Amino acid sequence: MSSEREFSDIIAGLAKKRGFFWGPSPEIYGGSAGFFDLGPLGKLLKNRLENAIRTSFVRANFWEVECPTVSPAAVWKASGHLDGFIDPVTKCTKCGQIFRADNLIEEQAPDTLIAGKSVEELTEIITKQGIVCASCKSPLGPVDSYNLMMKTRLGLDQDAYLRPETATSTYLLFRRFLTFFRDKLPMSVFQIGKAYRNEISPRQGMLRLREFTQTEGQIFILEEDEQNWPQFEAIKDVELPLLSYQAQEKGKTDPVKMTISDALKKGHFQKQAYAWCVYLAYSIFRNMGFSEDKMRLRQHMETEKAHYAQDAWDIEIHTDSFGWVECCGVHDRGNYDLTRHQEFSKEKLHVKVNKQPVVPNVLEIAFGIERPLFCLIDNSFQPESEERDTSWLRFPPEVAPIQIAVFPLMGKPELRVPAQEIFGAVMDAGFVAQFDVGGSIGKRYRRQDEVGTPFCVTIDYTTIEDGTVTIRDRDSMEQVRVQKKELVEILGTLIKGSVQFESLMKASK
RNA sequence: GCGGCCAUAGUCUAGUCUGGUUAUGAUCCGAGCCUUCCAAGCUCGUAACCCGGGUUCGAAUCCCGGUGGCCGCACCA
Repeated sequence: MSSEREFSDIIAGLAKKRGFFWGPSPEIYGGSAGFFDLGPLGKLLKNRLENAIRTSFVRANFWEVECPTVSPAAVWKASGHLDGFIDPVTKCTKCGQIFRADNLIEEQAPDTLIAGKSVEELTEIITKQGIVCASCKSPLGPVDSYNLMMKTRLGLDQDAYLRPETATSTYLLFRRFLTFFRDKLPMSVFQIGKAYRNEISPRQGMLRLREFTQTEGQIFILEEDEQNWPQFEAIKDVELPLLSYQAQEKGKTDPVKMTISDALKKGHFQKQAYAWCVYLAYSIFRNMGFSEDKMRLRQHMETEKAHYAQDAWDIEIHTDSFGWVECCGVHDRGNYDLTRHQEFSKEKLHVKVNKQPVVPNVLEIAFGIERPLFCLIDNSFQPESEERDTSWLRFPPEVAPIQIAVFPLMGKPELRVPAQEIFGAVMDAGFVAQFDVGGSIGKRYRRQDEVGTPFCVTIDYTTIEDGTVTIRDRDSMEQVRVQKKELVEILGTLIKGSVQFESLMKASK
């Protein structure tokens, strides 16, 4: 391997070769940027991440729902995405470069009011103020709007859009949730599903997609409960790696470890319930297998906040491919969404508090799954070394796509037949396992290392004599000999992490 | 979207400037032999000029368009 190749290329090459992800899709027609196919191992890995997410949310008392990915235009008018999700753009009449109209006006005529202006009004401002192309100073064309939502049609003539986030489709169910939760707030729900954004020019492979899988947890909560969150007590002393906006203004990039209650005292978080959401998001990422030293929580600067956000912190993962990657947003959306949908739909989206109608607030945890998927492969990657002449993936055993590989030491029938029996038992126990007889034993270990299989079971001549098999550990390349009949149970504890391989070795000596 | 560079087996690559045999090499992959634990070896085999059009007797090679990639600008609610 030549060292000058970019790290992200190495990851993409490995992903292609071993069936994690392929693209851009559809490859045989040349591909469209922003679309990828998941191969067998990528899909397995994604399922494991989704399971980790589900388990985490369910334990935190969230209930999963699923909504359509297409909604009529009225929904997106109300949510603000039809107007707020657009960029006003203008094209230079001479050199053809495209600019954000609002940015150009702000730069060249800073005193002009542009908030809420229509494209026609922006065009007028450009003409009157003499705004010109930033690169060649030529006149600009009329302002057009570019919407990042993908448009489609229902029936003959009803405009509709593919959802750019799952959150909005969840909010539309508010009244149904009230019934389900027997009118008791807070109500916690989450959704895992596809969302679509028509990015102008997606780059960086799996990190900016036009179609991706979003996970979004929502808590509907009354303002008075946000400062008095029952689950807060249990987590207040947990330390989180925080990078506040103040620290960023000072040019800092390293997070500071701080307990959650200290962060509240210092004003980094405003509300207990929001702080708990940040903690929950962080713990979901820990459960997906990310290590503490690759993560930081970064607060949004005032200028980065979305149209609905009151406060926003991101989880960022450090990668060797792209540096810090934004992977998850925790948003205090206030009551913006429900208020808007109440106004536009004319349906009552409030609860009664002291006989007064109150629109609850929403706290949200939102992330795409493809980004963590890529980041986990990136973080797990171990380059070839003197010990191993292929690269390998150090997935945490719980999320590794293939959990177990079973080999006869050699392809001879007297080993192959018992090996196949053991393979069958491992599959019956519910593991995702692979049987391999091709090539030398060393080569087969390498093949499994390359896709991150944590444990290999090998059947040798001793197996025939005394009924033991060996378990080989990916990380240490050490082996331990166990009885056949204990194998499945031991593998289970190793993969769950309730027993470490090292202690198993000590016990067997 | 704009500008610059680029596109050859699954992967990496030679050949393109200067058009002309059966498109180079490695690796991977498959079959077989051998092999009692970390890429051994040997034999055989599969597999490629991004797509479309043009110039030409003849195009991987030259020209145009498209698609995709990288870098810069813009964009990333």
